[in-house]
Amino acid sequence: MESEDLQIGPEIFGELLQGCVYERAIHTGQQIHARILKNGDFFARNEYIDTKLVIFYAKCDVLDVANRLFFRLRVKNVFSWAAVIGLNCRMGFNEEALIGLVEMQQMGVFPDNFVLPNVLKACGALALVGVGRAVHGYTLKVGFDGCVFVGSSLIDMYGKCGFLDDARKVFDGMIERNVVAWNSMIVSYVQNGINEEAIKVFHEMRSEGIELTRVSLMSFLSASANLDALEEGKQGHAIAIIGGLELDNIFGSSILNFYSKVGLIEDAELAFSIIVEKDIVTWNLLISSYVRHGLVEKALNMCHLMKSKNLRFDCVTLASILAAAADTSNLKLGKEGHCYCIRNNLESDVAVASSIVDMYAKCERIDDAKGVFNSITNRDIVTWNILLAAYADFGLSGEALRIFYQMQLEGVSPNVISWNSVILGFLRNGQLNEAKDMFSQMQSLGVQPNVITWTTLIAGLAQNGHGNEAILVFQNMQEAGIKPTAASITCALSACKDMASLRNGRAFHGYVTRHDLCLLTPIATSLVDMYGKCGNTHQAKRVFDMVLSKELPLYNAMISGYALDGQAGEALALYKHLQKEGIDPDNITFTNLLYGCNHAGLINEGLELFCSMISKHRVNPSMEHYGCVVSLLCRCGNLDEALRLVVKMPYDPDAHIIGSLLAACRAHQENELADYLSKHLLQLEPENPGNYVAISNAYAAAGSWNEVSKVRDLMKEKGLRKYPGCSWIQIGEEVHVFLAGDRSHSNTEEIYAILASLGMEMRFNAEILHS
DNA sequence: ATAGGGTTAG
Repeated sequence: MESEDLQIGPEIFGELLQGCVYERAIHTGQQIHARILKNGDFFARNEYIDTKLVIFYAKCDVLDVANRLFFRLRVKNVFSWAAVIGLNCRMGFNEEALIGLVEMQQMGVFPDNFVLPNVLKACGALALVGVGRAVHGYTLKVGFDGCVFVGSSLIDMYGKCGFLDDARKVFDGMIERNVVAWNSMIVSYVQNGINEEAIKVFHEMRSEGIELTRVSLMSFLSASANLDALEEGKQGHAIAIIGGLELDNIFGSSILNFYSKVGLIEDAELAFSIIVEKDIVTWNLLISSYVRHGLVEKALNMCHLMKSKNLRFDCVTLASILAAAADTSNLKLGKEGHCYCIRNNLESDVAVASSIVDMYAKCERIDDAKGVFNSITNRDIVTWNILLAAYADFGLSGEALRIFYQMQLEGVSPNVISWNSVILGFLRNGQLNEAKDMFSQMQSLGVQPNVITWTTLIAGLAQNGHGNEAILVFQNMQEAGIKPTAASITCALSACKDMASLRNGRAFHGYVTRHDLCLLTPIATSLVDMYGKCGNTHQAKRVFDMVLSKELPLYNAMISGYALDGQAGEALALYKHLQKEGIDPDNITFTNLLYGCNHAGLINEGLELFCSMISKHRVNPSMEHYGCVVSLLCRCGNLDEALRLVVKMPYDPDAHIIGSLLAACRAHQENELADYLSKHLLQLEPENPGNYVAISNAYAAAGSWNEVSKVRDLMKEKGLRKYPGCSWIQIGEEVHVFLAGDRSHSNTEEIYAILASLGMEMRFNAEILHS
């Protein structure tokens, strides 16, 4: 363009602009635009050039100029309409894109196969399947259905709207399919959680010899990650390497995401390290992965590293940090995160604000949580559910219910998670009927209980002493076609354990074996626990031996089983073995061991254990630990030492300890002290039947059966007939009650002896064997 | 036309 005299026709300028469109050369295009204006009306009012200018500015994403030029166009053809609709679509102005479609038709311009993909994209984004269907009908009528671009867009639109069958029908009906069509089908499945089908289509695509793109692999990796499909995903990674696909930050992140979701943290770290151009998403992925796997330290180190590289945290980073604070109940960290959000205006994001509420709730600052919640203006269902869950978790069922109604008044209808929390709140507060009522209400309102609803109910019933009902609910869940999780089975086994119901426990063991779930550590631990509490240490040991990598809870369960069964020697042997394996015992281990020693009368071992627990293992003794030792001392006749320990310990003695002392006093004819202790016990908890049992125990230990009867009459008078946590025996017409599972008392052998002398068997009341 | 990250319930 050296000379203005040179005769250049409008077509040349058009061609030049087209070149700028291809290159997205905004500055060159603007210079050409200037030259056109300079050349006067002959050029500037040329329809062809005007249209090209609109297309140019539209393709370069200059919205205002493109719109202004388009508005001024005298003749709007299909090309300029396509450009403007496409631009609106790219900018996310989906409504405008659809309005454009309607206007162009009103002006007599009909959409072609360049406009339709954009229109369909807008339908998908707005989930307007009705409009999408109409467009689909139009494509069939006009005969665009052979176009791969239109076909792919239809698949995508149906996929985004959740109509997978329609998407599949379009896919199957396509005469010609390119990579994008295949990819759209796979992506649709992944986005709708139908990961298995996505993987199937991916394999089909490969066997048809279609050359994969990064998009194919990214969606495949996503499906593999969602399914925890380790081998599939690794294979995808290998295909990417062999195919030499460029590993940009987006593709790299999807590999990183896969490894982190399947729990291969080291591989995720490796993927992170080889991504050259790390962006905020890359960092966030690794950080959230650390948080998900409880590696809070590593997550925070990453944040510091980000800071040192002058990268700013965004909403997602903060959500991870706040989740880390919530998980570890780290209020200091949580407050730091909260402050960062305020300083950087991140609390306007719902997800971040919700994380702040959750963080305060998990740090037991429910009032702060409520305060932040109140300040959130754009609450969504998740925000409401977080607050609801917080109240439910604390057993504040009334508050939870208030929130549940309030959210509905504000137009947010509760989902399964909301209902689950309300039910949990009631169960935590012991309101079983209210919980069950909610459970049926949700169903009549059309909200289907999921596996968590069922498990919550099972756990709640079991924990409130309704084991049989818990087991019935487990059966109902199966009848409803809900597959139990490890947690559901653990809860059911715990119900069997609490009822000492070997019959039910065995049935669940069968279930677990049939479904190949024996090797899951939490389930194996529950089985050992159940067999142990049911007195079948033989079976417990068989399950225990089957577990390959044994962890502390499993040892604790087995030790507890031996201890309860009076096999203190076995329990102590296991304790030695555990230490040889390099596992540190915890306070539960010692509770069980001390109880075992107490139960078996191993006085020296018990006292030695207590000393080594404090001095060597630095375990702060609990009331239960003291209880066992007091009982041991009482048993070996050292009442004075027992009393000294009780005075010295940093707790107010509980009913168990007083019971031990009481029995020892009666046995030593220290009746004055015994009477004092009895009185004290009843003052402590006048309505607790366990205390009457302890008093009666003490008389029984001293052989004063008349007094035992008197205490029983007193109980009857007070209406205290149910006494959880104790066992009874029947001798002729007399029923004598004893504490069972009482760690400070072990009169089982004495009872056996009495019964044997009477030629009778012992009968345990299964329901109350264990408290 | 297709692609990557964060918040809720056991």
